[in-house]
Amino acid sequence: MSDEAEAATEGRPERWRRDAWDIEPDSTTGVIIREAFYGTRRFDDFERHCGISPSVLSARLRDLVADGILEKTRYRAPGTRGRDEYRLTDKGRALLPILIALNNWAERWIVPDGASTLSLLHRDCGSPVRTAVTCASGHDITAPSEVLAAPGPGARPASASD
Amino acid sequence: MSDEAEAATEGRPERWRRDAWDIEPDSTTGVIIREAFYGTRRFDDFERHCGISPSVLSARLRDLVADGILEKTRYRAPGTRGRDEYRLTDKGRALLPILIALNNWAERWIVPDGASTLSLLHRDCGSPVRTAVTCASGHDITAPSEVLAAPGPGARPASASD
DNA sequence: CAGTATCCCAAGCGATACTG
DNA sequence: CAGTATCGCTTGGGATACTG
Repeated sequence: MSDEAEAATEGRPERWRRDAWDIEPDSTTGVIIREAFYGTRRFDDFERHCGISPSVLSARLRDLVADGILEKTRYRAPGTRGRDEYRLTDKGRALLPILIALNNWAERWIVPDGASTLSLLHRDCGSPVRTAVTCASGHDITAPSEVLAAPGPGARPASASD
Repeated sequence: MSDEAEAATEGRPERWRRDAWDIEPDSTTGVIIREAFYGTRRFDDFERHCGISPSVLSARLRDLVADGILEKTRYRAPGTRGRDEYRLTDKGRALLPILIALNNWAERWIVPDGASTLSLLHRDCGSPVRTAVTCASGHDITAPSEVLAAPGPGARPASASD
């Protein structure tokens, strides 16, 4: 039996794996990611736009680079000093559906008046962007009740008493 | 000029509004929400399954109820003592697309081996569930580059120098 | 401009003990 | 069973000063 399973059946686990929620391990990472989607790339701009202390920002950016969400590159325009830039990687850009889902939710349940902090538009047609839920077989899913949620193989196994 | 705009042009704001990211203000709320989607409803089960201290769990559940994500109801099976239950509200269930998007992302970029902690299946056909991005005009969006992200009206206004 | 280092404070958390 | 109260630890974060 794996350690994981053992931990599940005995005392407290260290903490069940949190997975994707971990992209937001603190209260600043999300702000930085969103800002990156706006197109912000420079340390200074992140600092001003996000209102995050340089020390904290430095640490968060380092973490995000370590996690492969952002990429630090040296950009040098001709005749100017080089500049460091933080740009979203493919992995980082892949977070967009999450951002969209978050935004859709907030627009519906938090600020239904359209005063969302994030505007997401289809570049080609200008329409707002949203997420739709489907299954791999192609069916559209409209209600949460159509989805069966269960702990996956990476989570604590369901105990026999569940 | 609004306070918000003023804060944007002057010194540091208290903190730019964080919106939907705020559903995960700490490291435990997400775990609880996910657990609720598994079908967990009782305090005791949340405590054991999530590995969260009762004091913290109590506070988080209270917050989630206050936010309208969970609903506390007294459930009484015939012949038994009444039980408190925490159940997802419509607002809470509406978080599902976010969970799916998070899970999709994690499966692709974190645990591509299928050992995800969360299994989400279409109840009718058993296929895994995923999110798709579309625009309000009905176009499918396949690449992040097709989406234009900008601060919305609820965010700090873009400064003139942006 | 792009950070790093230090200091101090506030919040989050687990452990534990206790109550209805 | 379903919590609440208290404690002390640890982490995160803003302010500030400093470096390449």
